[in-house]
This record gives sequence, structure tokens and C-alpha cells, in this order.
Amino acid sequence: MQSNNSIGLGTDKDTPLYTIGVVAQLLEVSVHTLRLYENEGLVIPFKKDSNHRLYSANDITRLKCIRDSITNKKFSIASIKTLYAMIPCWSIRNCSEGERENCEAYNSTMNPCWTFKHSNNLCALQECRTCDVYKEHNHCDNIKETIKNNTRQA
DNA sequence: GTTCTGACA
DNA sequence: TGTCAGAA
Repeated sequence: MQSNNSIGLGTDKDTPLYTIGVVAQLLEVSVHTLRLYENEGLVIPFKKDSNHRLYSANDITRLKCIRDSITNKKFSIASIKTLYAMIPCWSIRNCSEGERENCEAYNSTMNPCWTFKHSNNLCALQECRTCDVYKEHNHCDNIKETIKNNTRQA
């Protein structure tokens, strides 16, 4: 018997395993809503060659956070985007002054860094889905921790 | 049967 | 957010 999963790969919370239909049932939202969250840049599911989406356990954790924010805390999608946009990616990735000046993400207040192209900076080298700036905030609560760690005293 | 994209209510 | 169309 395989203890991990049906395809026998060593699995962890980052392994994309769940189809959009399964996730929709799990979170009690429509498939359409999950695609909306993706289009709005709230979540980045893995895409198979077939272009079908696969979600990991961490993606589901993230989606639960998003749902809780919207349903219980009355956040809008736009407000969640703004919150994500406040994550100091430039600090986490140690971007230079020059890189910051030329970076759309650094200068955006409305959109998370992972919604930009990143064709001409160090972010072009890594998939946002696997970047700490994105990954470390699957729990919405972690944003506060990040801000704490990046705040200097005057 | 499930999911994809795009469009419209 | 829901639903429908046409395709894979």
C-alpha cells in the first residue's frame, strides 16, 4: 500500500494533487469562483500540460484563508489583493535600489508582486508559485509576522 | 464525465 | 457569483 498518494510520488503540502472540482467541493465554493480568485491573483494553482489546474494542500490552506476573509471578515477580493501587495517582496528578495526603482511590483499598491511579468529582474528566474514571497503567506496571519520582521525602529 | 476559456445575466 | 456555449 502506498502511504502517500495514488501516483506514488513523495508528497508534501506543496505537491499539486487536487483538481479544481475536488477543491471546490472541499471549500464549498463554485469552480467558477476558484478561477476568479486565480484571475484576480489571489492564488496560483499548478497547471498541467493539459492546462488543467491542480491544487496542493498549501493552496487549499491559502484558499481557506481567503474564504474566511471574505465570508467572516467581510473582505473584498480587492482588499485582499491590496493586503498581499503590501508584502515587502523587495526586502524578502533583497532587491537593490536600482531593481526596486525599475520594478512594477515594488511600485504597485494594488496588485501582489506575483501578478506582474518580471521579465527583467531576479524574479524572472523563479516561478512565483514556488517563491517565499508567495508561499510564506498561505496563512493570511503570516503577513503580520512578515511586517514585524521587516520593520525597523525609527 | 471533467475542465478550459470566454461571454453574458 | 451563476450559467451557458463550444472544445479538448
